[in-house]
Amino acid sequence: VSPPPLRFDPIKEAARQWRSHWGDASTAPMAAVTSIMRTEQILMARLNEALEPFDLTFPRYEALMLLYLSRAGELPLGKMGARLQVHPTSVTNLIDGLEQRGYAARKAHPTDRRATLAAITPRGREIADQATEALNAIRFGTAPLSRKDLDAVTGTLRTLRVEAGDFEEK
Amino acid sequence: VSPPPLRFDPIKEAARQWRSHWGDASTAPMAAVTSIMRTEQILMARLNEALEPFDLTFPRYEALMLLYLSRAGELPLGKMGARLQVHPTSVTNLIDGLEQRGYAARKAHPTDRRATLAAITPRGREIADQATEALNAIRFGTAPLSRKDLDAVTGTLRTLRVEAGDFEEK
DNA sequence: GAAGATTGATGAATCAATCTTT
DNA sequence: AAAGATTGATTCATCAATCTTC
Repeated sequence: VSPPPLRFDPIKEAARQWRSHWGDASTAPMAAVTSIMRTEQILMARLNEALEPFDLTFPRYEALMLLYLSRAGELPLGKMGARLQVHPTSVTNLIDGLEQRGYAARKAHPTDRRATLAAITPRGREIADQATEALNAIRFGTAPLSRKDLDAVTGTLRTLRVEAGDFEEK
Repeated sequence: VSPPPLRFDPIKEAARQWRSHWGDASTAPMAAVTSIMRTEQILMARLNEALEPFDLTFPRYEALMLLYLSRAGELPLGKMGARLQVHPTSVTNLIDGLEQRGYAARKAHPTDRRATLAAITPRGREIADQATEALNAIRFGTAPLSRKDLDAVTGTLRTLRVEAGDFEEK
């Protein structure tokens, strides 16, 4: 299913060629971006594999955990979109997926009849517990990185997220 | 189009809750994975925006550059899949996209009649030059990260890619 | 039989347009 | 008019099955 491994690091090789064509300045950015893209693929594949027994994808898992960790076990769809940083349509699709599996259910918003709430079900809570256990067991697919490595990456990328307007720096 | 910014870092907030539920061990992995996923989204959006004038998406740009940098300006589709780490079907789609835009063309393989070559066109070479200039100008969307930051991220993620079997360490 | 590539179908994500409620 | 959510259409990526050639 997956292609055979190469005998060299394709990103390192690309960096070498890049430098000879366009100089030093843009080589590090190119290599970093390519690394992040590829790492995202690897992590997503590992996570989705670990979540398969629970009939979840990672995006659906994220939505489920947002409900799980919310105070009342329920949130307005719009709020979920803001927290997950996805478009309204995607929230609709995510909740559809969770609802079909019996992990969440839509409810009417008590005061605003335009809005819809998504609420986690008891079954959803069980699944969330088990799925989280599974992901924690594999450290979210981050092997072989150390905690120090991970904290450094998180910190570095945080400054990029701030710059991108992901959230307002306190 | 994009949701309004939050007043706090959603990943930091998730990490806080995570720690109180599942302890320290899995908090750093969770936060790092979420950071990488979100950063990938941000970068992809920045790159696609910069590439829009050239009618390219980032995946198509990557495929085009692979041809651009190849010795003869042409490669077998299978080899492209191995280098880009994507499935054969995706290579077909990518080359379809480049071919429709006149940036590449399919050619018969000289010796193996099963195989197909993709060759960059003169027009494709012009576009590749211009698009690369555009991406270099914005440092591949990596603002505000320093070269030191970028090299550190690339190096750290490289060990993960090796572990994942992306390539064989020499 | 296996490799290389394509086709058709499925699942996920975004965009534009629509509908209801505020 | 604006906010919240949904629908339908488009794009993209992957999977299974197919076809040709080695």
